[in-house]
Amino acid sequence: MKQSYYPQEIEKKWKKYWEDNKVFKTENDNGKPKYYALSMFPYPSGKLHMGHVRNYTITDVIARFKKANGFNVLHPIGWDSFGLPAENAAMKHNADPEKWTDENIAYMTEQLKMLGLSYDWDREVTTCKPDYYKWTQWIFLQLYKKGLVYKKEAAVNWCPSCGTVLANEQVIDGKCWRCDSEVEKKYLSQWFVKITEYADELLTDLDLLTGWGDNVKTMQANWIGKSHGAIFRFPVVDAPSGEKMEVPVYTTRPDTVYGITYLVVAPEYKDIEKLTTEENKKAVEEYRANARKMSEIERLSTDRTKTGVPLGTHCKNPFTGEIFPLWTADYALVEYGTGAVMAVPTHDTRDFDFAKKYNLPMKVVIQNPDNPSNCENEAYVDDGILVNSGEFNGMKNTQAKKAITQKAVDEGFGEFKTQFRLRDWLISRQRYWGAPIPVVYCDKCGIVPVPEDQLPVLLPKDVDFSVVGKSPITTSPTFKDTVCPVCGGHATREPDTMDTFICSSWYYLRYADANNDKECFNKDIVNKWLPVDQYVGGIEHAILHLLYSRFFTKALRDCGLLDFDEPFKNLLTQGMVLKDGSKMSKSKGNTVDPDEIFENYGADTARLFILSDSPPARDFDWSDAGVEGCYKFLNRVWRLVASNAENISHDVIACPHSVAIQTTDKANDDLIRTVHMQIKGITNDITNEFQFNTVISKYRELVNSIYDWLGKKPELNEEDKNVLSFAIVSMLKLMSPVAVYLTEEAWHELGGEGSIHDQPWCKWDENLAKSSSITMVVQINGKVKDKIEVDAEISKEDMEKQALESDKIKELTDGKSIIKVIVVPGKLVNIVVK
RNA sequence: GCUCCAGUGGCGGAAUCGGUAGACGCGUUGGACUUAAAAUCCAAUCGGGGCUCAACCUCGGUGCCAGUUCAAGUCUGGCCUGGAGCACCA
Repeated sequence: MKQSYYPQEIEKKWKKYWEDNKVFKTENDNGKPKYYALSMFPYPSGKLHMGHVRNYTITDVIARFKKANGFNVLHPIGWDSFGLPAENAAMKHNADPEKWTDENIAYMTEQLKMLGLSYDWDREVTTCKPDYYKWTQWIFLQLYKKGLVYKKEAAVNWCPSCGTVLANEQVIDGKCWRCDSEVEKKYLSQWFVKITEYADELLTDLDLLTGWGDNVKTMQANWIGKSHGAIFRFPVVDAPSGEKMEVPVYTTRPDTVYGITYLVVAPEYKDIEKLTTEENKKAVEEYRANARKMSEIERLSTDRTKTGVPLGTHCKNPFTGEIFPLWTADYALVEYGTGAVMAVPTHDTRDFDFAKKYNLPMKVVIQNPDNPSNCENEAYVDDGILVNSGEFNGMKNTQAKKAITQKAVDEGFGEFKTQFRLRDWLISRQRYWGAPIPVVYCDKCGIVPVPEDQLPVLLPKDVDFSVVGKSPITTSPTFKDTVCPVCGGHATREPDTMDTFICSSWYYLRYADANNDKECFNKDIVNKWLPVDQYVGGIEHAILHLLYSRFFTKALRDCGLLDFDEPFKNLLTQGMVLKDGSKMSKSKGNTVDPDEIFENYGADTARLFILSDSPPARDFDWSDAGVEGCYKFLNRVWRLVASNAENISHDVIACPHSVAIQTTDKANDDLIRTVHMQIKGITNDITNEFQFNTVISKYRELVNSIYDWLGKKPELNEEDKNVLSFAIVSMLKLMSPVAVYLTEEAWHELGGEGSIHDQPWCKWDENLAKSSSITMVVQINGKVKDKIEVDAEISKEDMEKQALESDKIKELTDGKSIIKVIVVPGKLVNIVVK
């Protein structure tokens, strides 16, 4: 065996061997229980970055660990390959986005293989290939049939830089999630997916996801935003047209209804013109025009300084008979509730600010009995007792919510209402590089879905990518015109493509049955593999991808395509990879290229380091010194194996845990115990929360223990050789999920049969996984005063006895009275004295 | 403003049930080997105080203030700081 460690040589050899022999191919059924380990699939941007390396290494170690522990493991990979960067690259060079994408996939595939990831490449899925997007389109049609897809004219978010609309989830602080441009509002007819129909289930089923972090679950819960309240309808008393009108409002504070002093409708409110008097028309029109011109950003930045104008008309409060004015103000949002708000300045901070500014009246209706407030300086928004509220006076406001709404129900001007903040998912994109929406517009029949046997609707190739301001798809001379599948007359194709998040909402299902050309996936196979046992990916997908995928699973379940409710049983959101304290990015110039690490130190070093310094969920700070340290450690491991290769017993290699090793000296006994302890510790650390950083600490401890042992053994007898073999072979297996190449090479050099990655995981003996003696701590009044080395099996009584007999303790307790002695078996004795 | 997460040496972090705070590593310092360097190996490394130095002894210490307990990094209450998400959602 070579005495020096040459990772580059070893790694290229095994990479080719694993690839040629399809070592990581997964059968759908091999009699073992299933385990599905999944990383969020990458966008083929060109090269892997360290975030990918971290993500895929974590999942890979989990997959290998589960495989060694007797599971049939599904560990696939694919490409989220539709999307704008490919199209932008194409437009820049007037080239084909497909070519750009294919080249990137080819390069990144080599990088993934170099990293030693145990994927079943036969299940590779590429969302931009017709054999995949055919089924994306098919699923679209199933949702259409179910009434979960519809087209409507709506105010939508438009990114001028990307030249397309965006879903609400893709607008971050009023800016485009991808390019950071300010998003504009546009009125367009677009396709929507009715995710709101599942709002309640998406919320309540979060409780089923015990394997998800609370942070992600709260983010989703907040996004869905369920609230309970009431709708009240206020009759308009002086509509200019003279017609009978009413304004409905949604409120979560029906208990404050006696305190209404005005009412606000959004500038975009549909009946606003009919509610405006001739005198106020000009001012209202101006205000509305101004609101329309303002971008989302400006509307947000007007935070706290509220503006508005009166409409001139009035409503009647059916509870009190009071008449109050109608206003329009942009703090009322047209998309939420009814687009109108009942204003109670005394008990709502926004209404309070507005009323102060425009000198509108206020009326206190909720009082804190212990600390009454007249709400002159601020709104009182907490719970209290109703006052000035007619028959409800004296009632607790929490009860009054129900009682007051009930009165509105009984008298016919209101009802109970549950409201969600979640909006329907806008999926049309005015771009080329996506799955075409499989719909045609017939001159006679209107909207007609493409029949399933005509799928896929292929992306046209005869397009001009140099166009600006419109989708390249519209430049195709052959794509647009077609025949109506119903009447055979002239029809035009839908030019929009689907949001790529549609493609990524079902890829994890396709992996189960990736090569099926008859259906999107076989129901039985999907039911067998899913749900995903462990999903690993970035926290940035906490809302977008994870919410959409949960919705898709539920919708496809209701289409009869599968039989489970949630796609991802356990979710690990890994932290970011930082360098010098900030996120790695090209603009900051603090990126580290994985290729360079592979070239200089090898993939095993990269894998070891990326797992070593932080627990997976926390951010990870990349340091060159840390890489160096990991490389040195692997060298140390290699030297340990290489310099002792001739002392390794073949019987032990063949069956390390069945050879009973007799120990006749303490050093040997201690090393055996250490190995058992480390097997137990490492196994538990991986099982509990995937604490790979402590796993790696334990690798180091184990290696240090073996070196220490060797230091005590200038010459090795037969027993020593068996003990050493057991320690080294166990160490290699324990390290094999992380240092995949080094351990495989060492295993072969030592004469092991087959692949170390097919060897079962190490077992430990509970009796051997503890040391023969323990350090008993003796405290006085909770402070450590002495440590005594005692036998591990010592009884409680003996512990107390030995503690009290210690010279040091005797001295310290001399002249004091012992009140109590607490004995924690196997740990410590605490003596309470006065 | 609301919600969630976090706060431990010079640094990354460890501490399973409340039971020895600082595992393991990085860095630093000293030493061995070497003509020299690299590599490697060994040792020290939370702070204050005591002792001429050292071994050693002693006190303090996990963001801050209280509390519960024989015992608190860990539990409870209140704050402070940082990060993330949502944000005029009625």
